Amino acid sequence: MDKSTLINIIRRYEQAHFTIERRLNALFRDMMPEELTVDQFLTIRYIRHNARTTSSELADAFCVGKSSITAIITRLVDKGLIARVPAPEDRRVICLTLTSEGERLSETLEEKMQELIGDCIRHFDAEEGRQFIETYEKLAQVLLQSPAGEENGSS
Amino acid sequence: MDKSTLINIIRRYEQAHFTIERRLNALFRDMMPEELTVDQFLTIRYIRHNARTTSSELADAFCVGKSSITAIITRLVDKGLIARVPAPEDRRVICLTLTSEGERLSETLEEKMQELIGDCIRHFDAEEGRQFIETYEKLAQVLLQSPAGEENGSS
DNA sequence: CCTTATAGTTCAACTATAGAACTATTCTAG
DNA sequence: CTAGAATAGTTCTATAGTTGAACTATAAGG
Repeated sequence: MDKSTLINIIRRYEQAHFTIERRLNALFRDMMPEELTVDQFLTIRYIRHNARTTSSELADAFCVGKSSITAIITRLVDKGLIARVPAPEDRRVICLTLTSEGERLSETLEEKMQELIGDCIRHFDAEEGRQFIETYEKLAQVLLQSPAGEENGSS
Repeated sequence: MDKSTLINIIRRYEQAHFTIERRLNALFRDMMPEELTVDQFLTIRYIRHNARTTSSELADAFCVGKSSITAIITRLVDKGLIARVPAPEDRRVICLTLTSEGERLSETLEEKMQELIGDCIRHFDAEEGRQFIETYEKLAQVLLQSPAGEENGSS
């Protein structure tokens, strides 16, 4: 890719990314029930798909410090949506699991969120969708390999 | 697009979107100088490219309430990066402009951010980049037309 | 005029976040 | 085996962003 093409795409990416990020987040916020924030939902969704995860794993996945996760987890435990389960094999570790209510709520909201995203992307034809998602996943891969949020910088 | 293809893409979009959003945000955060947050940078960048904007316009663009914008603006004024300029033609309106320091800082950071995004997307060849950005912009268009954050819901 | 709408601010309450200090474990090297 | 380092998680303080309601000031329109 030559330089001017790259610059053009960067500029357009910034613009589109901003719009999508802000708008989608607003739609998600409106979709949430009274008692749950978007971040809290993303947390229970993560736990639902990654059974017996831990605070440290969540901190890595969400690219935030562990104390942020403690705060979110505490709120979710208070709401009765998740439980802290000490791990028998390593007594420093606390495994996180959904309660049945958390399970039910997460499933319901995941469906609603999928509908919402579906409404956005059903406009594209299958080939366009396939090409788009493949590049988008490549982008995610690039970011997974770059040192985002790693505590041990290379310097 | 048939149903199973759509469902497959939705699932993959959710996953990739989460990764990209979180990782990119962490990279942006690390890039920021001590005295500025990502949201504050996005605000001065918006003002730089939309001269004499207002709180209401920012609230629309960022999909948040006006009181959030007031808070951010106040912090940026305190840091000497932007100025509140009363509009002569309508005395309810306050126009926002960058100070020369805000201008300089925003420009510097925009360049750094473009480099960072460039590092992520230079992996793609020109054709893939072109196709991706076109679909991505279509998605942004869909979201601009949907009622995200609108106060006057259709119901 | 008087009412209604609009632009922006203030305030209280809450969530998310960072970072440092801390406790409790586990690992590791001598 | 034990002392020190590393790891998992929490607590605490401070700050930023957010909402929503109440408020001020101005403008527009009957």
